[in-house]
Amino acid sequence: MELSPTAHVILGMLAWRPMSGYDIKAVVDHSTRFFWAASYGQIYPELSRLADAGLVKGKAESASARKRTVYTLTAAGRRALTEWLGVEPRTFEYRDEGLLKLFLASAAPETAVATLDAKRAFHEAKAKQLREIEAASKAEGYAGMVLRYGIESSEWMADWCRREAERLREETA
Amino acid sequence: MELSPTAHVILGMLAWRPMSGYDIKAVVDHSTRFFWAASYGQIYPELSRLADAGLVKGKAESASARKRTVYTLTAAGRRALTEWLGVEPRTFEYRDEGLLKLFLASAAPETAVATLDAKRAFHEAKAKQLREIEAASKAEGYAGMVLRYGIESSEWMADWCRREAERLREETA
DNA sequence: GAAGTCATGTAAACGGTTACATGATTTT
DNA sequence: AAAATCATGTAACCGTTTACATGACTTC
Repeated sequence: MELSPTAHVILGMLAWRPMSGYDIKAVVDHSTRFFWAASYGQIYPELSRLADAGLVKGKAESASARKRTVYTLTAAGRRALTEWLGVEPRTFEYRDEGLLKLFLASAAPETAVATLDAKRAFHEAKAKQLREIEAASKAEGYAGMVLRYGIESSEWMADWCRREAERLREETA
Repeated sequence: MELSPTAHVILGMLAWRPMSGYDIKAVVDHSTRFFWAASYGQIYPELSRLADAGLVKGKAESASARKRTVYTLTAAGRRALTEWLGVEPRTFEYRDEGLLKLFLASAAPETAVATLDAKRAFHEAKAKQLREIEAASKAEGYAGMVLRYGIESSEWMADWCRREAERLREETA
């Protein structure tokens, strides 16, 4: 039973507490988003598939509030999750258009500093955003650890851009 | 005339010197690969499209060596490249299964250290590989700058993993 | 009553990887 | 003669994003 990459995010989230697809999307958006995104177009179909496979179980909640389907992890789902956690991570993908432009900047050197500045601004904004999440959520345990990774690595990248932009400015001065 | 993301890599490479699709793939594989990959399945069709659009020009070389098609950047191609370099970079994508497993590790805490160790090993191997490329290619100008970014960021990530793994080991000791 | 947000889903398109297919040339 | 590498390409598949569609409930 091969699980898709995003299936594991869902299983992992449901291990914390039962959630609807909408909930999962919201949690993803202010937590794993910066290193593992997921859209509705994936979450909802994936939830159905996981339910068919017996790894999660959906329960319609129409009582008082809006009608929504809350999913719970089954025993088999928990087993699949812990099994996956025990396997060495392999996918590491990284696409950075800023680095690409910088790499090719010799074709238009006057653009290099602006590219560095834009990349720095991006990482600074990301760090700020993650710091806000940290402050709002107390950020404990493994989730907090990963959040700090996001903050610190963003700051490192922003610093790198600052240093290199300065170096370029000095060189051309 | 909307260019696909990878089209720019091709234009950028051809700005250095005329190359065949095979050449481009080889150059990508030991340069942009760590932040912008490209496969044959993209490069060859993209070259045809760029040739149709008049941004590159292919010339069959069957003289002495193997028959191959060498592409050159046209004036329009160079214009498209510099124009693109002047636009702020926007795509920044990052998928890190190691971080994801760490983030969800509370469901199986005994796996956390192994995940950190695996992620560290990955970044160390990447740093080593990039350092070899640096040594082999003298790494000048913007390409060298980006290469050093790869080395230094990989080392930062490896260090982070080392620190956190140690912290976890101490905590459980 | 309007705006916002909760909530679920689908269809089309996109970008990309993998595997396959082929064959010539060069090196061992 | 075999193995490696040069060289080009296509087809199938995969995961994902975006846009669209719908509607109910809640807050202002």
